[in-house]
Amino acid sequence: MSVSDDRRLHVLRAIVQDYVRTSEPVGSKALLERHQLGVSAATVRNDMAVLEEEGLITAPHTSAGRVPTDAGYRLFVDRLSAVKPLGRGERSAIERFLHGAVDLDDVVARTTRLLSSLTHQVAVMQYPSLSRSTVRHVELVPIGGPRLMVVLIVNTGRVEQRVIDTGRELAPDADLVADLRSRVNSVSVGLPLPSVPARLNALLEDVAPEDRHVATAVARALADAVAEQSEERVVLSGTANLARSGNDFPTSLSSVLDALEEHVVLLRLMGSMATVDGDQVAVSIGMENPYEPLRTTSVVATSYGDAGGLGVVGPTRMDYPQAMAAVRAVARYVAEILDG
Amino acid sequence: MSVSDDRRLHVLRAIVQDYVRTSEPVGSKALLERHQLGVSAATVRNDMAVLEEEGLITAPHTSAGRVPTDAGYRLFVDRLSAVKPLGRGERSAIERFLHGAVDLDDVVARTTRLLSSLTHQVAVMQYPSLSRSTVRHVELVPIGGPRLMVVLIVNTGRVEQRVIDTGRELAPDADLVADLRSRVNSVSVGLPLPSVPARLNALLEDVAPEDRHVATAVARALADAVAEQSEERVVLSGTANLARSGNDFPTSLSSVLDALEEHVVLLRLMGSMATVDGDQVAVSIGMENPYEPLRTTSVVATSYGDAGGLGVVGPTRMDYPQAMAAVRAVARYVAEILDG
DNA sequence: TGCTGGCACTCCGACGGTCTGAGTGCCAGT
DNA sequence: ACTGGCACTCAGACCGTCGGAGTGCCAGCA
Repeated sequence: MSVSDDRRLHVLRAIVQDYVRTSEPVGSKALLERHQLGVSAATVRNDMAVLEEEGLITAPHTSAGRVPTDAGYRLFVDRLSAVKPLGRGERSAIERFLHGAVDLDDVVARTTRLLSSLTHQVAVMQYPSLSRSTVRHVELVPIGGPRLMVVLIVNTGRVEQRVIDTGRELAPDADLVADLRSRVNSVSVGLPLPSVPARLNALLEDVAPEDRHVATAVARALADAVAEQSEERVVLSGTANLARSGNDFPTSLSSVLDALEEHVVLLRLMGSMATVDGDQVAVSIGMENPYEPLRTTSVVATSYGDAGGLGVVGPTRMDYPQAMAAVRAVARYVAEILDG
Repeated sequence: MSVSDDRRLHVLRAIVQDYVRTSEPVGSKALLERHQLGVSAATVRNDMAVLEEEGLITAPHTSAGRVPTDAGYRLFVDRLSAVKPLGRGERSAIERFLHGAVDLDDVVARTTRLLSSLTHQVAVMQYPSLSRSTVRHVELVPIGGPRLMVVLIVNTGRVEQRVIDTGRELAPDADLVADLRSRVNSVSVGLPLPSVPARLNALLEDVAPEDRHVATAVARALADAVAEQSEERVVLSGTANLARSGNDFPTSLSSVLDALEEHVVLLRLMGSMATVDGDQVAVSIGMENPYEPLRTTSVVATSYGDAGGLGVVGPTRMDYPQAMAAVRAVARYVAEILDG
């Protein structure tokens, strides 16, 4: 019946909330004290039996309270919780903290710190990825003799440079350089990075044969800059929070730490979770995780400004509403800052 | 008497070695089995009593074996151990692994990984510090309108850039820019970074008053690049090893992890330990550490190529000879690679 | 039909006592 | 100066007991 179905969900929600708070299995009596369910302990017990049947909660042993399963958390996240809005204080703290950043590295460092201290979990952030960024400007600078410095400026603030040897003496004000510069910029500015190499190759067709050698070298340098820096990076903060989170990681603590050092894995994880569109915050709970060593953890992540992913990793016993709110708020601010 | 003094030191050495291996307190009998001391258990017991008197070892409780104290490890490191040379295999592994690096970030990342997996401790490495580096080249690039990009290339391979607004329209081939570029380079190339701002200020005197504004902006940008990036960085690897190292960190694990995230502290630590000259590997044991949360750990560190510090952090129960050998060898290779 | 109070049952974890073995300190003998 | 022997200590393992928390089920009630 719908009414009692409803109550059962209330019970599940109460169990999740209490268990997250106390980290102790929660029994029928304890529930009544903290929540106004309007029914007796016996009824709650019946409900719990059903919830257990359905695989949403489980009892560590005969005479202990219940603990949510991964499926229980999943239901809680999907249907029983609203994202907690952050307090004014928290918002202004985020703003203040992030606005102090002086450069991209600093933004990333501050963001992860902030997120880990807001959530008391491990914070993970992907560097703004080149592959989703666009070209802001390309600069070519003769730096003596046949050498040319190629500088690629990306809209996220990253700068890549290469020095190449063109095999031909170049005057600092050579027409060739000025010409190439304006052509390269006109075909690439505003475009996403991955499309750049193709555009440049197309451009080569139009270059006078005697200049083709120089142009090719430039194109290669830019393609190289794009490719090499697509090796993306990821930054962590707050690993100590894992150790602090009590008995949530009986023995697996070190394997979780190991997993977190596998940046390649984290990148893939961020990548897969950041595909969610818009403001969505993705949550992956326990066994849902594709990567085995993280099967004892939950991941709450989102993408920021189309440039990369960011989120937290923690025990499945996590305050999801709070974590989701923090992740979302921080992602918004970061996107804003990177745009500016 | 000198002979028995000698034997007592043998006993101490044996205790340290066994304890490091097994992480169990070592008793008089166990010692006899593993080491040829040529005396009876009773004699060893007497020696141990003296060692305990001297504060070099201690018994966790009445009827357990002995465990080295910080002072015991100190004596062991100073007088009882030789730095274990690495095996051929290890050396070639180091070489192979580090030579695959593609850029500075990669060198640092690979180095810390390598060191943590060689020693099974947490590896720490300071980025090659700007303050001991020299200027390789300075480039000034007009990028449209009054804006000028200032690029600083450092001999360790780092590149810093700033975009400044000069307040004056600049043609791409402006004489002023070319002139400034050559002047700035001539007074700064090859000099250590910290001396650069002063040189530039001196240079300003010689600039025509009408150009002074632009020159000042450039000088400020460079000074800024030097200063801001003297905010040094540090990279860690292998924190999972801490969790693995058994009961060496009863409760303090999370505070140690916290401490390791305080990069400022690590930098100071590296700084203070890297003052040792030449090939020396510095060891700081337990309570010797200046920073409180690291009083339960030992640090083995050295400097590489005058550019920064590098080392490992682990429990005081550490294989010092092995750690020292690994740190020294890795530091040498890194210095070599950064030079090339 | 769904809720409730009551009751018997289970089982974890704390407590206290016992025992054993490893390890010690000391002493008398060589 | 070293050794064998001996009495002593004590942490940790083992064990049975007990209390309490929590459950499942049932009969009764709205």
